Amino acid sequence: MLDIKFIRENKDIVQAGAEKKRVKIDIEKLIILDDERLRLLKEIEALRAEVNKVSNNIVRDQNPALKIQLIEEMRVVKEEIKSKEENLKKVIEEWQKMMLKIPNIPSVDTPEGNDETANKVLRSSGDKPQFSFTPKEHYEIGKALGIIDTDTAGEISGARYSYLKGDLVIMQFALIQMCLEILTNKETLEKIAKDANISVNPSVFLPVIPPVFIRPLVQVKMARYMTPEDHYMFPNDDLMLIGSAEHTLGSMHMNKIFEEKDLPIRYAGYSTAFRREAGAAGKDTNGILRQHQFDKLEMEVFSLPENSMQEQNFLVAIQEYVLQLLKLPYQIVAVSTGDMGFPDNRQIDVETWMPGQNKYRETHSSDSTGGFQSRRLNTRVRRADGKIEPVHMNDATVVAIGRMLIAIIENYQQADGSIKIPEVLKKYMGGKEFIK
RNA sequence: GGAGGGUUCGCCUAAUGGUAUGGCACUGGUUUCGAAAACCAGCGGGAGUAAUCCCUUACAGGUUCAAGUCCUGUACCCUCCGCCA
Repeated sequence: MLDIKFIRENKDIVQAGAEKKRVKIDIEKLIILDDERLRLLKEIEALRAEVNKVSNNIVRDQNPALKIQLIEEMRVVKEEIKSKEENLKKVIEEWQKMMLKIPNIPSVDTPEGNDETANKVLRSSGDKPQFSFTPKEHYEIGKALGIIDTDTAGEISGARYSYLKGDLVIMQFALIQMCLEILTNKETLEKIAKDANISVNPSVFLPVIPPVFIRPLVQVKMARYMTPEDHYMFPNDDLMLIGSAEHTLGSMHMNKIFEEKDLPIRYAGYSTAFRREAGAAGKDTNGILRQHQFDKLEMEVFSLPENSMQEQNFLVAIQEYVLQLLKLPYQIVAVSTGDMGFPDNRQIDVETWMPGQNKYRETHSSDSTGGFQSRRLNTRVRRADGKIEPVHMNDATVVAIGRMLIAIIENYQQADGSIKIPEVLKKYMGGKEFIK
């Protein structure tokens, strides 16, 4: 949510931002509604002030006749307040609906466009592996090795589910273990920031295993409930499944105020993510690229507003560091206005090379949401001078399990159908060289 | 699932239905070579240049001129029983 004051004072910017994101909004209507809201609020507050004052006098006043008269008068005022409050309630409901539909404004460096075709590659890194044979796709390799079974999962749970088995499971935990070590090591984080020429406070990430269920009301505040058909709902319990650890990490400090000196606060959340993939019918139906359920290590950072851009750069630098350790070729992509998330002002994706598909595929994302989510969540920071303002929030992938495993399987595949284990993961996998 | 108890500032805590108390912690200041201690001030949120006003006792309603307090509902926490990885 944007600040209503900001909207009133910058309607052209807000309107232009929404247009870039291909979202239709009616700012004039919102401002008329807001005038009405402020008018009613002022009237009600004035009446309440009168009631408070007179009530106080009723206690002190000794004249019984006067007391009765004042009580009668206040009874009338009370009715007036009640009716105005009903009006205000309706106005606020309508106002909130409109406010929730206004997207965050894209940053100036976000490429404009309708969809992902307008995304812009910022840089790429790593040499694509050369094969003496035609590289296969991950599901062929995984099936042959008996470590990915989508056939059985199809019978038991349906499409877009899988059984991961054996060394692939060990590799999942190896990846998570390696990344948690990086994220909790101050020296490593300092090095990553320094090498990327980013100046941030390198305070470590706190590992968290968050709930995978969330109240729909909270999800609205995270601005991640724009498309209800994408979520698994449990109406009997008034709960829904999260699509990312971001949803229960970012909301951890709902209705809380940070102290300036305590920021940045960084979390590394490991959880399963659940996605209905309602809009992706027929897309990526093979293997484990697009699953209803996958595990993911996610970063979430709360920072001072002036540092949030650097924080996002830092999160991207961490993503790149991990990929470089794994020796996987990737490219960094600025996501276009039409493709980026509703609450984002800047979205950077990492696409990793998948030799079996012979293309780069999205494996990571990093969302800078500024004060957009925090304003809805009422998560704020008290500055050193005592002023209170919305904190800034960033979230980003560290490892999305399905896709990272695919990248490793396809880039490290061998002529004999085995998979070479990346050097950095060996120590977490009992020193093993190959999955075969 | 059953029974009972609870929720007031970061922590603790007060409030015959009469307009949220005090302590600890914290922040700033005085003092000091520096620190501790002591003393002074601040210390829920919002609007406003300000005076000031409104809101705030888990949440949502209700009764009342007036609700932390009375009534109804909900959430969450704790204890015990049952079940359970």
